[in-house]
Amino acid sequence: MKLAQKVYSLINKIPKGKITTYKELGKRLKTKAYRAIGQALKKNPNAPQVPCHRVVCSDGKVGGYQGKKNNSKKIGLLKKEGIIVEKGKIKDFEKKLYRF
DNA sequence: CGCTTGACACCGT
DNA sequence: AACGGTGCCAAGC
Repeated sequence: MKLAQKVYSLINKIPKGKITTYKELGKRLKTKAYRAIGQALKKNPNAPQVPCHRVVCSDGKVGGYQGKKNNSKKIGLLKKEGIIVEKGKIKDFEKKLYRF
């Protein structure tokens, strides 16, 4: 089981309307490979299966998943789930954060 | 086996 | 507060 696989599983456990950070994921996995987690999501062999958009930076930013682009359509989807994203930053980030 | 990359985190300026 | 540089770890070549 690669670290990435574990990451996918964790993300899969995130309830709807909640988000998490790379750091929290790492802690839960007993690893500090925050970057490796990003690698896994970036490759994301199972895109629709894993809600990678629910994983954000520790400072409440969406990261580079697509927040820098204008086509933030998925961000709109997040809004629908109750997660507000303004210019790549999560609104009420601490409240929506899921700490496993 | 070692070097490079990356959707991060942390600290300093 | 914002920007930049540095450190960490796993995966791929």
